Amino acid sequence: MTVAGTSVQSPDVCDEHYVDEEKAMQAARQLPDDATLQDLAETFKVLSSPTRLKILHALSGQELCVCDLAALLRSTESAVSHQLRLLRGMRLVRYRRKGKLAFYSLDDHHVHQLFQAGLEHMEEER
Amino acid sequence: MTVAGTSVQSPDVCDEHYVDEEKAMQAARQLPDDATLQDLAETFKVLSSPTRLKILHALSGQELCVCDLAALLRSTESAVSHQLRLLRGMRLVRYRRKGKLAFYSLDDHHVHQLFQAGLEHMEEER
DNA sequence: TGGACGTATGAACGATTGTTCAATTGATGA
DNA sequence: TCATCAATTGAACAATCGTTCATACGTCCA
Repeated sequence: MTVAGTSVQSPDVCDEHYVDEEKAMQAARQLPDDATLQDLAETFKVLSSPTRLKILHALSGQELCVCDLAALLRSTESAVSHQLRLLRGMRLVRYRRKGKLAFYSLDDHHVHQLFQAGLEHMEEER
Repeated sequence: MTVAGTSVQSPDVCDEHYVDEEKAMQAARQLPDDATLQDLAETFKVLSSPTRLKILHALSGQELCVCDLAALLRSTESAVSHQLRLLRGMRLVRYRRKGKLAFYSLDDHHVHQLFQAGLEHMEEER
């Protein structure tokens, strides 16, 4: 739906009235603001790729270099590095340099919590 | 691990050896199987869209029809219905029909838990 | 130094996503 | 029955994603 403010006379009832306006308004009030939802969505988006989940899981409890991560995931160092860049950008992982190597580790214990929460959800769904 | 040979042309080290094989192997053993990771990733993927987050949040604590959800999100009923289809497919929401209306509600209390866990993570990151 | 190696990055490609539009379904009531 | 409306669905499109390839950067060692 375009909210272009045109003079479109929409016969669509839902644009004008609510079936249950009271409940709808209550839900609208409690809704977090767009920026928060956007950030939250991006956080979940990082967790929405098996590749990145593998990376995060591999890093839970120990630090690993790009080289070993790539071998572990049977992927290329380039692909892993790209994914790590995303994870770094969201501060979900951090890294320290040791010579040529870059050792990555989880930057946040909440990542592990989210991982576990997701697994629990899946198990109960079965 | 280290190739100390004189004339040995070592190809890409990461394809053959690990920098720290012990840690890497440990991480590999603990890694959930691919099917589980795929499902988990899909679970998070549903949460990786502001639109779907709004839907899920609006449905947390009350049921709403497609019509009101569309008005609430300033979207179309079609777009919302498409998203609800995804959510339904993953059993994250359920619905009951009442005449022409379809009232949706959360199918799982874990959804709310994941939502909250994500928010907590964000807050601590700031 | 130069060359090899681990890592990072940009471009580009196919694959996937989320929306819009059009058409359809199914239920309601005049 | 017929018109109407909420909801669903399929097609199509732009936008985004994840990989590969090529290249560049920085460190170490011969």
